[in-house]
Amino acid sequence: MSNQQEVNMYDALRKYVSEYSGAPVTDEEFELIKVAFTSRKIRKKQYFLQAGDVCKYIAFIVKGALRQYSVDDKGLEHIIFFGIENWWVSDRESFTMLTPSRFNIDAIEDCELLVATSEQMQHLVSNSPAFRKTIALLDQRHSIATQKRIHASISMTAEDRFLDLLQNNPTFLQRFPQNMIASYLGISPETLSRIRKKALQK
Amino acid sequence: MSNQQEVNMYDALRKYVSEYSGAPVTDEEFELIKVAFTSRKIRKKQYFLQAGDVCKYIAFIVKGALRQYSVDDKGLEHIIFFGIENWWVSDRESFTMLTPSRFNIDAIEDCELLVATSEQMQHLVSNSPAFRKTIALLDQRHSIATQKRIHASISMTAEDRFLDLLQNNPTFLQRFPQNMIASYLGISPETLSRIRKKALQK
DNA sequence: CGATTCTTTGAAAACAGTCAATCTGTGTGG
DNA sequence: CCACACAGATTGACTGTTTTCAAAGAATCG
Repeated sequence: MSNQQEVNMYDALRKYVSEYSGAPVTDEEFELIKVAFTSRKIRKKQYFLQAGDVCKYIAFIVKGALRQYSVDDKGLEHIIFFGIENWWVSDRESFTMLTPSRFNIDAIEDCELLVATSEQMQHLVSNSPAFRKTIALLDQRHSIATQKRIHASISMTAEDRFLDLLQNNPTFLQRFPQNMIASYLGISPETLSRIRKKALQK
Repeated sequence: MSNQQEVNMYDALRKYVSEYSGAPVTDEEFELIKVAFTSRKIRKKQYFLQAGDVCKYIAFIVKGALRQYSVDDKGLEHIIFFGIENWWVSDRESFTMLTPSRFNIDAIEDCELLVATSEQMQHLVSNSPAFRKTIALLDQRHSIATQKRIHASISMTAEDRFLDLLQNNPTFLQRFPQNMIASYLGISPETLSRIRKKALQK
């Protein structure tokens, strides 16, 4: 039943905000959240954002998996982000500055999302302490994670980066095809195949 | 005269906050800023942060240049960040979570810094609208910049990354020795030397 | 089942890293 | 002020890794 499903979707976000903010979400705050976010389902292979468009929405991933990537002159895809349950996805630059994005975001699996605009997010941040805390923590974790990724990309070999992923995001390896993992690591699919073979026989 | 110099240092930060926040800094706000930040000079080669220590301070760079880097098992340095005038430097993870840092930060030139602790920053953000706006914008830019760097590292060749740096941060090439630029780009100094030769004769 | 997409493998070519030697410029102490 | 030392940059020869191209083998989906 569609109505019942949507209730569950919002509950997922409520749970997430309570856990992240460390404080339970009051009923008033939950109302604000429900007003701000729209539920939206997208099918596998469907775009959430296409390069050239402005990224008008940010999405909280209730269920499913997406990727953010660019396409270069030669038609090669470069994946800069994987998102799964309880992660947020948007092109931050485009979303906050309302400029056209250079990235695509599409669904790797059928997805259930809760989406909001930049204004709605700002309104929520202003009016819900729990949500504000959540976003602050999120920003912080995001910034730490990207720093780690930069560090990995300049200081580690491809093999070590793969092992790192295996260690820290083993679910990625199950949910995303290997050619996408390769793109995410910045290497060719063939190289990843060989690295995997070598690394896993230890 | 030491007193006069310090006045100028704070003026640099005041100017920065006015420009960044888009609103002039009131005298009250400026007082808060002056109370929160301590002026500190460090000499070339001196550490601002050593790996293993907690990064207790964030610094606004009034003058000079610094780098943030890790040292791996083989003793190789990997530079993840260069800071010059009007930039901020700290190890964000260590600074906000008060955990020991894996990074070093040291001065490449003699530096004039304005430093503050995490509590002082939070206090300022809470009590000065202009400062709050500045930090929000800063976070945003920082996050966009790191995303660009990740994208560059997985999608561009070493040569293109060098040309990108030449285009977007030409001052880096003048102020930091080439072996450090190489470390920042994630390549060996010899490779950078050859790339440079090839790229600049066009 | 057939078709498409993904993965693996092989061989050759391109690329970046390492090591060692030389060259250049800077700054310091005699 | 010179000479020397030192750090950084360049070059060459070699090694090792990654990419590319092509083809064959799995796996998945309609």
